[in-house]
Amino acid sequence: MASVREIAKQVGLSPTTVSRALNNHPRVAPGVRKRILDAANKSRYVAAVGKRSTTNIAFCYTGQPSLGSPFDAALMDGMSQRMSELGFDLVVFEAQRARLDHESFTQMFLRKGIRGAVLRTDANTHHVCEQIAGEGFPAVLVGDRSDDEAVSYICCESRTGSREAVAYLIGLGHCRIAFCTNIVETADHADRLAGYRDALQEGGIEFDPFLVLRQPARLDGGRQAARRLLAMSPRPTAIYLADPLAAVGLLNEVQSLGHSVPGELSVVGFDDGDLRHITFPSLSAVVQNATEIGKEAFEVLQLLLDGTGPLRSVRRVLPTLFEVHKSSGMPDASRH
Amino acid sequence: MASVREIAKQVGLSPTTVSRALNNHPRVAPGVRKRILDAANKSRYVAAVGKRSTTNIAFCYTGQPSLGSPFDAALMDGMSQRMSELGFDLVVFEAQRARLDHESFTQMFLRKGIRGAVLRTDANTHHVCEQIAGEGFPAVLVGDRSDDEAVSYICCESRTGSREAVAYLIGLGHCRIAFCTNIVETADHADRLAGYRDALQEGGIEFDPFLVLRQPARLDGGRQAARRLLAMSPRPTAIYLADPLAAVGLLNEVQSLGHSVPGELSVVGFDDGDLRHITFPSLSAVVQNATEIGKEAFEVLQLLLDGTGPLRSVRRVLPTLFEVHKSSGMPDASRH
DNA sequence: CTGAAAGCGCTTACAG
DNA sequence: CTGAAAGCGCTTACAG
Repeated sequence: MASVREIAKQVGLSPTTVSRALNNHPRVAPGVRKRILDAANKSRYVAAVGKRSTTNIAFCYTGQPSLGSPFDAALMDGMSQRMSELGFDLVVFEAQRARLDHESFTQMFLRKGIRGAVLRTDANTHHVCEQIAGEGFPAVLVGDRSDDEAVSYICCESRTGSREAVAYLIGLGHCRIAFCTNIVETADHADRLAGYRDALQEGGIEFDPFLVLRQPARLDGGRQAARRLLAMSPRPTAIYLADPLAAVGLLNEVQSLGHSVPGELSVVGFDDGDLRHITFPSLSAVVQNATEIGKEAFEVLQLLLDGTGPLRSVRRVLPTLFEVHKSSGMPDASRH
Repeated sequence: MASVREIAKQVGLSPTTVSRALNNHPRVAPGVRKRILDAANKSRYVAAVGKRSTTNIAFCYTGQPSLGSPFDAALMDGMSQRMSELGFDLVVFEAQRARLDHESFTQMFLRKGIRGAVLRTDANTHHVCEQIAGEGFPAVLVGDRSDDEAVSYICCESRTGSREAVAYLIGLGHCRIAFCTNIVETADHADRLAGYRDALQEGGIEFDPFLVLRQPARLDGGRQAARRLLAMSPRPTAIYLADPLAAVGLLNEVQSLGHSVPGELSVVGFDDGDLRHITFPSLSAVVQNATEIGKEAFEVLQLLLDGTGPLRSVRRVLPTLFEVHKSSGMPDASRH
């Protein structure tokens, strides 16, 4: 690889002048600058050592990446908007795979020129977040919470939004309202169940554990939920699903089986992207704004990086918004 | 910013030992290493100078980023699968924003420790791809083509898939088949129009320019197309839309206006993600596998990086697949 | 396992 | 505008 010294030799000048030309120093004769830059490009010059770019922010998976998901895409989109204005680049990788054997997470990040990390985690690798935070590296968890005091996080508060959604169904006259949640227990889904129960209690409706369905958070989980729901007797007139894909799966399966939505069944889902506008009918949903979470995540990192700011962890809780669309309405009195 | 020297002073050791601890040198006492790393974290140490990591692959926008789109998400997903196995990290940024005044694109990439780049472009910034390729930097364009001989690319051949889709509609008995494309002309959409025309010709149906709708490649573009289509007389019995979001917008709007799909109108769309499984009814579509494009892109980069081969460009064309789902069927004879 | 000293590539006052 | 020399932060044989 060509060095400043070699280029200097090529153009018959001193390394001093070459360095100045490469660094856009004002006091270099225009013609000389051009000759130097041409030589540098021709010999594929790259600073072998020098100011390292320390303007990387990591988007870092503690476990299996879910890079293709709408939620992650929206997160990165939100992060990158502010980042590129400030000259930061986004680096995506897996924390555990990228770390060398005897290295701390901090060493790994520094080796990669990373100043701060946005963390995505799953149930099995939560300890990685705690370890990174424990090392004191600036990092913020998104899309999940942590009980560890050292861990900064940004999450959505979905209990209130869930309560609103179910209260709305009750207000429309629904009395038998089912709830569908993931088979794997997560903090988020527990919140949504709590919101569901809050609304039932406020509406004077007794909680019925038989109306709680547990299905994988996937399209086919929702399809199965649809079949289970339609087989119930008496059949619920509405359902709230805590997972976006399950909601879509149920919505489509119910209609495929010849039942009308919202005529026979009102469906309220959860959305962390744009799914509610894609479905037919458009999906009434509790909405978590992933782009906003991404923006906040970068802002929190800036606080943590400031140095002036607290070495204490930062926690932000964003609201979820309940949006009424076309998949919900009054129960059809004639049928029940 | 803390330096190696300062950290050395803090922990009462030499810069030598601090450097070794930070660089994972084996001969540092474990306790000493921990003390040094703690101090480094506390004082937000970042190596100001040093060997840079050169295992980055760029996902690089030549113009406005479209980071939140399903297509881009799937591309990155595909790329990252093989990359993480081989220890490469994915860096996302905007080429023109990140480049400094005096530097070539090559210099910019090298400054960031980037070995190769996957390029995403748009109509206005195509010249950036040509410039990067012209500099000889290993790069591959995805989701688009280039006439420039130096530019490597991977794209999908959607003419054949489009012909198949329209031939399928003709086979079902449709004679009046509309086509909807983007208002902005792109090579991809031109291919799909060509495929549409191929099928018409083979089916002995005369091409009617009045059946070609141009709408923005968005949900509301599709909704407008729906209204225009429904107002036509005689009304087409089927439509092929070259854009995913426009297809969804049309599908939903047609149904919202009280018309049945596929009863009154067969809808065939284009999909580069999972939209066809989200819609109701599920969308018959010509499918471009973005994850596969991402995987191929990284493989091509590996070829270009091998160094053995000359800087000849590499071009790969992947097939699109036509999938029949529930949004298409025979025309309803009773209505026409 | 640790450090003083030399060395790396690059940059920067200082001198002309 | 240019260069010889000193300096920067970091790393690395060499010595103990």
